[in-house]
Amino acid sequence: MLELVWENHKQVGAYGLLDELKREHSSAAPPTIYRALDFLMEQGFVHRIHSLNAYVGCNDPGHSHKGIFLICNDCGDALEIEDEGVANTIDRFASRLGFLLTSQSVEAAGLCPGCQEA
Amino acid sequence: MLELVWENHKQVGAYGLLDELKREHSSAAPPTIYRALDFLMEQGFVHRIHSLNAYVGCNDPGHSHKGIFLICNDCGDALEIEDEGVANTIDRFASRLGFLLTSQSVEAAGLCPGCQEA
DNA sequence: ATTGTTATGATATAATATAACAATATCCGA
DNA sequence: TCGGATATTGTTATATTATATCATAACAAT
Repeated sequence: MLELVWENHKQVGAYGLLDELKREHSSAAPPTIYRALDFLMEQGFVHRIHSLNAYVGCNDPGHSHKGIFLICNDCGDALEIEDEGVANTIDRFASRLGFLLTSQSVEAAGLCPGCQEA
Repeated sequence: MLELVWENHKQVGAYGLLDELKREHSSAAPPTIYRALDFLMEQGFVHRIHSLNAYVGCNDPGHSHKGIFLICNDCGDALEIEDEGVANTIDRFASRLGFLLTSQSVEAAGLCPGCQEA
């Protein structure tokens, strides 16, 4: 259904998606979007960027889901890095402290190479 | 002014704080809280937990601000870990890719030791 | 005294997310 | 096939989080 919207790797707000969706499916309402996002996140097609309350498509649904996001404050591009190292470090801290983890979120923001010139 | 509210290390929503503040200072409104939070965050007395849209006090304003948060989904406790390793890893990735970082957010959620028993 | 600057006060509204319930579809056994 | 349970989708309303905007206060500099 919504997979068409995932064809850029910018982050998008839920209500931005809603507007796009309304153009072809005018009855769309917030729950429509959030249900779709929940589903796509479960399947791994989409990640959530907590620090922006936004969402970003993921090319490789099969991957580890322990990535790092580098987000450009200017153009909104979200670069997903696959790296187990950070995730493992966090896991080690957690288990040393007796913490049982269920999710991780590693996000960093700044300016991408392209936007630094401006 | 608000430092009294920072005496637990649970995370708190902005509107929870607002309610507390209203009890003694009834004219408080959302901007009051957000201005106070912005100030306290600049000074390093408070951190924001992006994945919960909540805030948490920080004991040590002088520290590096590159900590990791372990958040308990049950009791809301937020444990701040000082570790440069993860931050440095992220910095390395960023500079290899030409990304100029301005902020980092490393958060993990799960159950703290106490809450696992329930 | 007048202006400028910075902080605070107050109202309204934007942006994000979920609750609650109605309508419809889907499946399955009698 | 029909009835009825269950699940999915649609719709309205509302909760939650955050900011914009405009007004006023306080106080320093000219």
